[in-house]
Amino acid sequence: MSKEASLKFHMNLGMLIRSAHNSMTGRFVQNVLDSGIDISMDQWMVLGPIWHFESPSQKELGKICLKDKPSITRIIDTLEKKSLVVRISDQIDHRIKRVVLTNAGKQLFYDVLPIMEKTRKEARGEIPDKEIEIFKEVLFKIIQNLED
Amino acid sequence: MSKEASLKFHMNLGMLIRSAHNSMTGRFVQNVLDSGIDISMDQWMVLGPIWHFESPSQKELGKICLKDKPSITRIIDTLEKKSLVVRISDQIDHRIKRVVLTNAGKQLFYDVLPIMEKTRKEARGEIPDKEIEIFKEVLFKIIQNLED
DNA sequence: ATAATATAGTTTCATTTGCAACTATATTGT
DNA sequence: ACAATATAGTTGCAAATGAAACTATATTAT
Repeated sequence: MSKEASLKFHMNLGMLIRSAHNSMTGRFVQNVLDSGIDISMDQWMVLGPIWHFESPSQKELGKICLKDKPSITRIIDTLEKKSLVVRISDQIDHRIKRVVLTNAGKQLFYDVLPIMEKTRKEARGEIPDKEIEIFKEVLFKIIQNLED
Repeated sequence: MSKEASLKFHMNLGMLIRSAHNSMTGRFVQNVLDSGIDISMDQWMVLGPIWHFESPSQKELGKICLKDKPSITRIIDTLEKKSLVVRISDQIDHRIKRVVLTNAGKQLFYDVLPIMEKTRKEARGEIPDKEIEIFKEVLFKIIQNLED
């Protein structure tokens, strides 16, 4: 293997993706911090889907947020302590707990949305829509290719 | 904000990138495991650059691998215990420790390379070169846009 | 030359994460 | 109906992570 090939190896897709993801997460956390809102990346990653899916079960949340069961349990614990969500036992299947936003939770969601949008704009900069489209498609394809 | 807009929010760049990265890392770890080689993702992320840069300092490794000083210290500790690398004090600046591969380390590097390549192929599948090119460019741009 | 500051790496400690065991409820097969 | 199995969520524990303090060496300013 040549040195050049090796260089490509270091700057491979994995590293690039990791780096971009790091940057985006970091900027979002920074922007949230600057605006004085008290919520972590993980909490936000869970709060958003709760808003969208109205009253998802914790299992569903796990799938959506790419997190395992214990992680979801702990994040919901935290959000519940902050009075942003409440757990409600499913009426039919008592094993299932559905999570819903409180009014405070909804308010926080709406407060964070513009910060989300600001971060998105900062990340995208002047990248043409067409390129972003292809970019997303490639991400989808990679995810599909690696599904077992 | 409409429900549709919210859906886009969930499937935003951050989530997609995270998901793709998870998949790629997971597949690599699986492939390495299947081949019976005993090395973790983190260890590999450090071992590769040591090979490429011949005898990088730990600080340099940190920058290359996107890891902080303590992480590098610990990973090098592990690699040294496995006799894959050795630390050598810089002759001029005694604060600096350079890391070099042992023969066993080089051997392991060459053993993992094809697994790396296999994983890369699996991830790329039939995605056209042109799209991959744009994909990488977008990643670079995002990273640049978010540099402070 | 000496004191003050800066840098590379290590260690420590508190927090987070990830896996496996556990509890409670539901479903399936006999 | 009952035992066996499966599922949702929680808990506990070991390992990984991250921030700050610490050590050793080097550089800069007086």
